[in-house]
Amino acid sequence: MRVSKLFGKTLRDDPADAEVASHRLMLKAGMIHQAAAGIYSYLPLAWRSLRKIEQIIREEMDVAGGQEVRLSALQPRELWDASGRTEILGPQLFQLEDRRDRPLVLAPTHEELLLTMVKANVHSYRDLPMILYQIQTKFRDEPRPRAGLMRVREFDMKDAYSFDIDEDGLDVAYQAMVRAYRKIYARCGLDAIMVEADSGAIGGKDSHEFVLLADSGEDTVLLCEACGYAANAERAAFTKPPLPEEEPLPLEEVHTPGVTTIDGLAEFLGISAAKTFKAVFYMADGEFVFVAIRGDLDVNEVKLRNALAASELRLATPAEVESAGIVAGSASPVGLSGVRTVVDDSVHLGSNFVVGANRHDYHLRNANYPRDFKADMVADIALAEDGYICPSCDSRLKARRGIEVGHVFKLGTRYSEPFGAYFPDADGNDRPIIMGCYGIGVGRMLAAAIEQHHDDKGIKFPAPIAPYHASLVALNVADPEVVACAEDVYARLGEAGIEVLYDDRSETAGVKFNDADLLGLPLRIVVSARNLAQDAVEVKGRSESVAAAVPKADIVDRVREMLSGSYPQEAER
RNA sequence: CGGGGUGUAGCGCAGUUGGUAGCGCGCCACGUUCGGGACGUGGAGGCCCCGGGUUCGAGUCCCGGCACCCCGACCA
Repeated sequence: MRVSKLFGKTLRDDPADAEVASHRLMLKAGMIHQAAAGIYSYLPLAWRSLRKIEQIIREEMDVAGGQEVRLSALQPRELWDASGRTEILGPQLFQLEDRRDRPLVLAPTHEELLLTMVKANVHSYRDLPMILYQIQTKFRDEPRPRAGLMRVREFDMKDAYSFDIDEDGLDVAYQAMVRAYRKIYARCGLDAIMVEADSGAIGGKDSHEFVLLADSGEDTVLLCEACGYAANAERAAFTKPPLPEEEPLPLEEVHTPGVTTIDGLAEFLGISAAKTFKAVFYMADGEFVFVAIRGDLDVNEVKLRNALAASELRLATPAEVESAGIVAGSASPVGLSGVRTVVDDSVHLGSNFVVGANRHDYHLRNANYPRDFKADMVADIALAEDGYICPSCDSRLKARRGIEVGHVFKLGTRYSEPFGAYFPDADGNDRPIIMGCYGIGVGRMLAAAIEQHHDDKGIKFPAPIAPYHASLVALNVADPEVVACAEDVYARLGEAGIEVLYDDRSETAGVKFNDADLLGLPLRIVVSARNLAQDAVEVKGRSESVAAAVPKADIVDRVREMLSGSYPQEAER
C-alpha cells in the first residue's frame, strides 16, 4: 500500500479528547474515527489489524474444536423477555421497533438465540460435546463509554459456547479454551495473565479473566509473586490478620462525643481500627441490609451481592438508614432486630470489639459474637487490598490495574435449564446440557496491545497484529534513483508476501520518520541517496535505535529474517 | 444518574468593556529545499453546538436544550 493513496491522515497535534495512550495514538495515526460516545468506525489501518486479531482467534478456536457460526444481531425482544434479561439488562439493552411496531433488540450477547438453535439441533447425547463460536458485533448501551476502544457501545467480540453432557466434559472444554486463550494472547504478542474472577450476573461456578496489566485498565487484580495466586479484586480472597484471643469481658457503654467514624473512634479510644466493628447499610433488591465488618477492612460489594444472591445492590440512602431505625455514626448490630444482618467472617478473628451503641455519641466496648449480637449470615465479604496477606501462602498481595481482554465461565445449567435445552442420555433420561462460555473483546485487544506496546513516539505493533509488516520510506522522491530503488524494493517485498506500507509521499524526512514511528510497524526500511551510494538500503526495528545497512540484493531475506526473529512463536507455525 | 470540564476552520487553540472572527498546524498553487514534524510568495476554507431572549447590534450577556471528555455510581 502506498501512503499517498492510503485512506486516513495522521495528525500532528495530539487530539484533545483522548487521554489514554491507545485512544490518542489510534486517533493520531488515523486508524479510527468516532461517530458518538463509545461508537467508532475503523479506517483501513485499524481494520487490517483487527482482522488479523480475529484471524488468530479464529484459528485457535478451530484448533480447539470450535465451529464458527454467525447469529443475527437484530433479535425479537420476546426472546429476551422470555429469559428475563430485558429487565436484568435494563437500559443497557438497545431496543427498537420495526415498521409494524414489533419490538426488537440489538443483541448485547447471544445466549438466548444460540440456545434456541441448539435446542433445534441437538437431539441426543450423541450430538455432544460441541463448541460453537462467533466473532461479531455486539451492542450494549454502557452507562459510561470511555478510553477510546477500551469500553464502547458497539464492539466486536468473539464468544464461544461449549455444550457437554456432564461436568467432566465441561472441565475438558474449559481447559481447551484456556489453552487456546493462552495461545491467542501469545500469538498476538500480548502478555496476559489469567486470574480468578467473579462470574457476575452471568452466573456459574469457575470463572477466570485474562488481564493485561496496565495503569489505564479498569480492573484491579491482586497478585502474589511468591505463589502465583492471582485474582480480580471482586473475587480475591486474603488471610485476615487475627487478633490475640482475649477473655470476653462484659459489655460496657462508653461516651464518645462527636465520634462518628472508625478512624475517629480508634483515635479517641486509643485502639487500632481492627478492634472495632463498623456498620454499612445496603439496599439489596429493595430490602434493607445491615452489614458489619471489622474496622480495618472494607466491604467488597460483589462478594456481598453474591452472598445475598441479590441482583441489585446499592448503598442505602441516609433516609433509608434513618427509617430503618439506625443511628448513623453509632450504628450497632447489638440489640438490632427486624433487620437483615450480614457479618463478615472477621468477626471470628478477635474479641471484645468496640461497636456502636445505636445512640448518638455512645459506643459499646467488649462486644462478642455470638454472645452480644446475631447475624442472619456470616460470610467473607471483605475487599482485598494491596499489601494484604495472600490466601494461599504468607506473602503480601500486590494490587495492580489491568485490562480485561478475555473471560471464561463455567455456566453449568444456568441457561440450559431455563431455556429447556435438554438431551436424552444413553438411558433415555432427559438431562440439561452443561455449558461454558468464553469471550474475547477484539477491539479491546487492539487497544490493550497498544497500551502495552508504545513509547512517546507512537505505537510499537507486535508483528502478528501490525496492519503491515514494514514501513518503506523513500527519502526525497524528487531523486529518480531513490524512487526507482524504492519501487524495486516495494515490488520484491510484495512478491515475497511481505506486507509493506510504502511512504511515497513528497514529504521531508522528518515527517516520514515521525509518521513511521507513530504507526509503529515492526520494521522500517529506508531508501535514500546516502544508502544508495553503497548499494544498500537500511532496516531498523521499531524498538531499535540504530539502523542496519543491508545490501539491496539481500533485503527480502533480511526482512523475512527480522520479522520471524522477533516473534518466534510465529516462526514455528 | 451525581460531580467537574469543554463546544469557534480538517486538527490544536485565542477572541478584551457586546461592534459583524483570528493564530498555529494541515490543505491548494508556484518556486527553493531534501536523513528527524524545512522556507518563501500567493490562495481557499466558518450554522462561532442548537433554540429562545435582551440589545440598534450577541462568538461574547440571560434562559433552556444537546453533544463530547474526565472522576464516581454502574458495567453479561
